[in-house]
Amino acid sequence: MTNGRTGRRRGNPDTREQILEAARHAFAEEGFERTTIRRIAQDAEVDPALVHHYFGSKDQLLLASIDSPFDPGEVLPGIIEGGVDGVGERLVRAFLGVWDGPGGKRGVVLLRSAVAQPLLVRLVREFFVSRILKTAVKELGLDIDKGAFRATLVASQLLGLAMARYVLKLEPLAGADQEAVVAMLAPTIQRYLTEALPENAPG
Amino acid sequence: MTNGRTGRRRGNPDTREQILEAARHAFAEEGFERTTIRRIAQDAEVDPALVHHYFGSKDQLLLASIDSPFDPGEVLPGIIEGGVDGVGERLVRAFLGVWDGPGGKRGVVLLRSAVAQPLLVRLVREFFVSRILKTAVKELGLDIDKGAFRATLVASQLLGLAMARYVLKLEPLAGADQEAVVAMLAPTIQRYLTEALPENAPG
DNA sequence: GTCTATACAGCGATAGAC
DNA sequence: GTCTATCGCTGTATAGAC
Repeated sequence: MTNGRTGRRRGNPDTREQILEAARHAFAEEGFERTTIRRIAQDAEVDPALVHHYFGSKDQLLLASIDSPFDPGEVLPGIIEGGVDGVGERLVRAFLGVWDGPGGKRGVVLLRSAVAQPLLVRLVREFFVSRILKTAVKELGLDIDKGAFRATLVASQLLGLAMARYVLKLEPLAGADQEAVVAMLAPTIQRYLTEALPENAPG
Repeated sequence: MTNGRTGRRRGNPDTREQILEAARHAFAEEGFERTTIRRIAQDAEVDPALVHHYFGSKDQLLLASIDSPFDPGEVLPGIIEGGVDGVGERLVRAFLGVWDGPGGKRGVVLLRSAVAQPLLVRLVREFFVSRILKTAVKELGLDIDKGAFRATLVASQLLGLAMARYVLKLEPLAGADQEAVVAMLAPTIQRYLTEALPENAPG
């Protein structure tokens, strides 16, 4: 390999990353469908055809923009250790930390796009349910049968929080102090994970 | 006025309604942006230009498709009467009743489209917060200052429920018995409306 | 009023010249 | 690697037939 980190010639070494950043911003701001490749190229100061050259299609550009909003393996252990007591609070706080952080923009892109593009529903499902919540339910030693129902209940509240606070930006929730949100939502999550379920619960 | 209810000549009396129904179905299934007017026209078995003749533009067709998922004046009194006690349960049950009913499809269209089209954010906000929850908060005699924060908390859980159950169709929540969902969510809503708020709560 | 035919600018995508 | 030219399709608009 003759290339490496020796870029930044006039051939533009990080054109790819420039395009990705412009795409992320546009997708988060305007949504996937109404964002045009020509607009992304203009913001990234490159030729529109370059976008296709690097990413192949608009859909693949979307996937590249999302990648993974954050690494579950990095956040999960801190939530799980300490056991069931207070897991609701730790989960909500970690969730808010990720979305309020730099990875949050990717999350907004993912959420907005998933709603418009059924392909990504599976991705969201994997992300919220399989990779995070089911692992947590298992590690916390909750009953495994009804774990999936509990997980989707938790997902519904966290999904709604993300929608209301970061996508729709409903005030005053959107501007509320992190800890105020934690105080109100933590008991909810805790209940969904540990409270006795009704007899007609699925699973 | 010479016109009236005397339609239904061979000129196709319900062409308009046929288009609306095809549009609702397509919007709910594929999302707003990737649904084409030509496709709607084909499903409704009419000429594409007719869609513009009746509705003016694709955006106006969307608004017509949504109209109002349901009439708050019809549902609200039953939720509010009886006072604070059990209002969470009545609210969740009414919410599920609407979405599981025939009006649910319009709700899915509204939600999916709102995420892609910032114009509709205001509509969703009006619908969830102003027209329903603020009225309810006022009628129930809760403190008015923090009412908006409580309302958005309730909205986040109901929004998330709609997303998880009707848009993303996360199992087993999507297929769960109505009453099982009510049993788990009602205490949450009740808490958001009546529980003491932390000091750093906005409003 | 109800409907058909047609034109137009802008989109994602592709082929191929440099 | 980078850019020009171009294709088929989209939403939109208008003129005019019945």
